[in-house]
Amino acid sequence: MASKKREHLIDTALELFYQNGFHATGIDRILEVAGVARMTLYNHFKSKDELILAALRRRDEKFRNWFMRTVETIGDTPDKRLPAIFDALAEWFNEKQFSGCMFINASAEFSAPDDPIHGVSAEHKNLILKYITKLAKDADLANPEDVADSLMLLAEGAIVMRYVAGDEQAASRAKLAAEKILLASKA
Amino acid sequence: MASKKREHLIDTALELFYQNGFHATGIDRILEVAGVARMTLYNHFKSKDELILAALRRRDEKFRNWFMRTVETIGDTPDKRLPAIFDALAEWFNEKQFSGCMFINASAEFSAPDDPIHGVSAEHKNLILKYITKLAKDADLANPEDVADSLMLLAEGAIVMRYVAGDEQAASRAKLAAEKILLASKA
DNA sequence: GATTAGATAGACCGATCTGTCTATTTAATC
DNA sequence: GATTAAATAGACAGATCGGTCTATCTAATC
Repeated sequence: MASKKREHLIDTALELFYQNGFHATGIDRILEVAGVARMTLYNHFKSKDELILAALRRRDEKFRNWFMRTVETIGDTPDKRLPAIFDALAEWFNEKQFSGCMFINASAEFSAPDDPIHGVSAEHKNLILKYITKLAKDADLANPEDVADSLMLLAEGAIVMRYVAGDEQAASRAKLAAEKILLASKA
Repeated sequence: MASKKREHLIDTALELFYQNGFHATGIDRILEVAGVARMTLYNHFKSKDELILAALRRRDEKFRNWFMRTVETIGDTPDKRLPAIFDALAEWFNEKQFSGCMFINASAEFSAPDDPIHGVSAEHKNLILKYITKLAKDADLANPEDVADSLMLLAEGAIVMRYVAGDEQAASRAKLAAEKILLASKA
């Protein structure tokens, strides 16, 4: 079934949470922007936390789809895909609505490691790492896991430097570092 | 003068904001923990935002002092200091109260780039980068700025992977990657 | 001992928060 | 046209939010 109202609430919440934060975004604001009645929200979600979880799960799904598609479009052969990660990041960073990584932001607001919201964020990072590891294996590198770990760190570091410090060259700097790692891994 | 009450309020706020977040920490809670009257806070700070700024400035000062001291203790010669960055991170990550980077967390909650709180966070990251660049120059590397950029990205990535994904090996993984970068930079 | 500055407790404000409830309306199915 | 389920507006609750104000008290200085 997947009620249209429910879908629309998730999309609206996703947008507002991403742009303005979780605690800073009230239920009333979400209802106002979505144009939906209060009880419609509480019929579909038990609480605000449940709505946050739904929004994060949608974000994970949408972001990883976009990311994998973009990496594999820019990198048309297996050995071009690891560097293409950073071209994809550069695209993301240039989006007008870029507000950092929603999962880093979520972990910042829900700090308890056993909070389900923190858990979904951890899972997202692990799925991204898994994808990068797969790319590294497809590229026939000697030590794919280590290279993937390194590139993951560079990618996350780039997100932070772009968002927190406002460094517009963060993605290309990370790409340079990644190329050094890759070169060392082939030798 | 630097009133004792004022100092104590900043320290208490720093602790609570770091552990529980900024929006999630109310004025009442800070007053309760600090054991200070409401008007004492508002005599020293115009608003909650001003208190947040004071707490972040103190955190920047304390953290960078600790970081530089630790790096230079572990790395007793100039060429050992860049790798020592990641040993210092490992120490930090193992602290019982570790809750990620307070400035990344602050940027997550105050997303507008022109928000003073976001500005203080950007400044903190730039000061850390500046320090790493100084270390790279002292180590007589061919391209100290590039190496510093790379190591900064690895360090920030490690913070994210440790805090968001719970990876307890994040610091040592970052150190491995950094050593590859450093090796490539000496050849 | 009088003066002064800083800190106190606590009432109070208006706004906002998440979540509940009711009574009504809409719209699709039979 | 009757039935049924979903969505509506809006009142309401109880708590908490940041911030102001007052009246009292403490402690140091002169």
